[in-house]
Amino acid sequence: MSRVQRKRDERVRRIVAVAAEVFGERGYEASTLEEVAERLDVTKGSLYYYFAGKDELATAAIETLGTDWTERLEALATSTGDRPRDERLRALLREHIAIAVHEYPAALRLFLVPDSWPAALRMRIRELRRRHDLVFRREITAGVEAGDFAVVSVDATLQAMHATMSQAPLWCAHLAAEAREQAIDDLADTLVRLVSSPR
Amino acid sequence: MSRVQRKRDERVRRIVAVAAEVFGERGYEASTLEEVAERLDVTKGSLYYYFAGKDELATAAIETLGTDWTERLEALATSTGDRPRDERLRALLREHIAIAVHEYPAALRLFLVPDSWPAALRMRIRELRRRHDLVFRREITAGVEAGDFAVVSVDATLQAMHATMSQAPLWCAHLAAEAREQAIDDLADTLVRLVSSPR
DNA sequence: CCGAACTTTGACCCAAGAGTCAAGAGATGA
DNA sequence: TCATCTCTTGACTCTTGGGTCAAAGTTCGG
Repeated sequence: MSRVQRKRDERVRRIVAVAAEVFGERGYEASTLEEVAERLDVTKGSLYYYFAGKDELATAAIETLGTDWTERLEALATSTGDRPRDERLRALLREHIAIAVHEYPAALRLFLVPDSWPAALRMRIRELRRRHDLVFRREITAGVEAGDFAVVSVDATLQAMHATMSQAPLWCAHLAAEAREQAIDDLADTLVRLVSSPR
Repeated sequence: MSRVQRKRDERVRRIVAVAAEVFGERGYEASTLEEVAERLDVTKGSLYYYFAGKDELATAAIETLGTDWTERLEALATSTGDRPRDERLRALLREHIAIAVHEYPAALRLFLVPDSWPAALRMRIRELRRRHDLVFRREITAGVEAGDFAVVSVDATLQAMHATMSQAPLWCAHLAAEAREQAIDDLADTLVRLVSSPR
């Protein structure tokens, strides 16, 4: 790959990262290309050299963010060693929430639907979410089949976990640093109880 | 109150209801007064006779919706009779989710922060949420003190419940009618496990 | 150092949507 | 029926923000 090509890629990556930030903070409608450009110390027109328009930029932002995010979770799942199922699930939940809170503080807002994303984007978001859920779904069903876990319904359990995780960054944003770490632990511990057999 | 006065109030109520619908469906930014007016079979200008502007209308919508919603939950809490604590909590959760899904399908979107509501509104939203949480907080702490419930952290538990409930309408929207009822039950059953002592 | 390819700029266009208002249409009540 | 008060209209302005583009600036290989 030529030097020029590489530079371009780097540029694109940077733009997408900043765009993801803005879209994450403001939602689709309230984000302006002007602001994205400003944060990059560039003018709006320049963005159009790389992207056809707002939609395309938003798509790229979601695509990248969502993929990074999901791949990271999948990697986590394979790298987390063998241990009692509940401990394993807890570790996964904890790490996952921690990553969300620390590294993608605004990212998950992209995955809350209420904002009116363009229709094409919404489908892509749903797809990413499915892949994302799959990691936890596997853990849960395996645990249930082995008799280590008991759930009312796998779907409802996933739904509850997903909802909680996706709103965690919002909640934790208010808290001071130490309280935040505590909150992450608490959330993970709390969510594990969803799969443990009741007394 | 004069006949005229009453008519005006009725008019205002109607406007606010429709506005809440639109804001709920589209979010703040993507909603237009034009659309609100259209659904009312009126022109935009007419709205300005009753409200100073978009912000004020949105505030009124959130205020009304949030208050109705919260009062309804509070009423539910006092009307739900004495029974074992977990059954009581389950009933509350179930009813609450059911109301959300059936009667305010879009309403809770108003209470998800990601959309950029005007700053003044956000505070009001937070306040309503606090009042809203209080109902469940009371149930939980009472249960914990009595030794019937065990939680990792009351705050984390509330957070998980709130997140799940607030996203329930979105989830249930995809489902067919019977599946929806089942989903509501499952969610309630699932959430109750958050407070039951683990094995 | 030159020319070609790549990149950025800023002025510009345009549509959408918030907000205004004078004029008129309805109600109301004496 | 007239006078007044209430309400609605639709045409208007103004701002914002997406999108375009020719011209200027930058980079790079030869």
